[in-house]
Amino acid sequence: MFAIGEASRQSGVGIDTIRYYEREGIVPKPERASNNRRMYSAHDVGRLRFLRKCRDMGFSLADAKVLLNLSEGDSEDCQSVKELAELHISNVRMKIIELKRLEAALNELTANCNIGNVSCPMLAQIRTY
Amino acid sequence: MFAIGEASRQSGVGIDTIRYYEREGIVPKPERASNNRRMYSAHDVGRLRFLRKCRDMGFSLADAKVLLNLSEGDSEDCQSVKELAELHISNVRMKIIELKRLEAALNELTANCNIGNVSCPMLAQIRTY
DNA sequence: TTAACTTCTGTAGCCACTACAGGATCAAGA
DNA sequence: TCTTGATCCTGTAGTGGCTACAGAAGTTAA
Repeated sequence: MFAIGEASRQSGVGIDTIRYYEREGIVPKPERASNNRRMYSAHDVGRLRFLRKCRDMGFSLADAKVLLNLSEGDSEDCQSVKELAELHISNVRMKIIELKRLEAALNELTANCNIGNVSCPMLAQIRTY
Repeated sequence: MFAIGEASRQSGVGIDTIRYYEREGIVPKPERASNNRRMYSAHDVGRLRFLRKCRDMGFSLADAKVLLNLSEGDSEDCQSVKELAELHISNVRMKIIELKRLEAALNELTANCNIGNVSCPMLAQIRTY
């Protein structure tokens, strides 16, 4: 059993974030030692690591919770997992497209930018769009 | 002079957002009519439109404010504008790279996803990373 | 006159943390 | 034993950039 600091180190989830997950009901309340300190089992730490991986993948915390529950359930509903993941992938793809469009627009905007101008062509551009 | 609803329609900035910008000091407090309603000049509306364009470009509100001030200043400091814009562009590029990496990881993760499995390979993957 | 619309102020919620304050407890060294 | 520093506790507030109310007041059109 580990104290919260060790659980944080092993899972890569910040101490405050662990307590936040507990408050929000993302993870079950851990056991407490006699001095009221939280004590985490290896399984608890695994849960935290799972959540961190989901978050690193860009899943929302709500989705991460769903995936965690699916992962801990009796039968892993692969269909639900797939749907969740594919929706997420398509969101990521849309964001990439948006950002590329944005990058192009910004490139165009700064193309005429020359140092030393009194009147900035970029600002003029934004004003007159 | 326009009421806030008309200013919102003309600028594309939501009514609540206009009031929020006022509270935050992003735009100066507008005149008030005798009935205490905000009245916006064409210039005020132009400011809002400018801000909306900056936000559409993905600039933070703080940056948008800086750009607006540069735009309204006596001499437009093109150098500052350029720096701000290029920093922003590089941030956008970094985000694109990150998202592409994410997309690849998600693709790999769901590659083995077949409907009907009792044990989900994607969840197994997240657990054992 | 009635109804629908608009505006006002103030406050709270969203997401996912993050950062305190102020106190208690613990472990290790002098 | 004392001290120092690390760790932990609870509770609260802040971040960004809105967005969504509630409840009241005023305006406009039929």
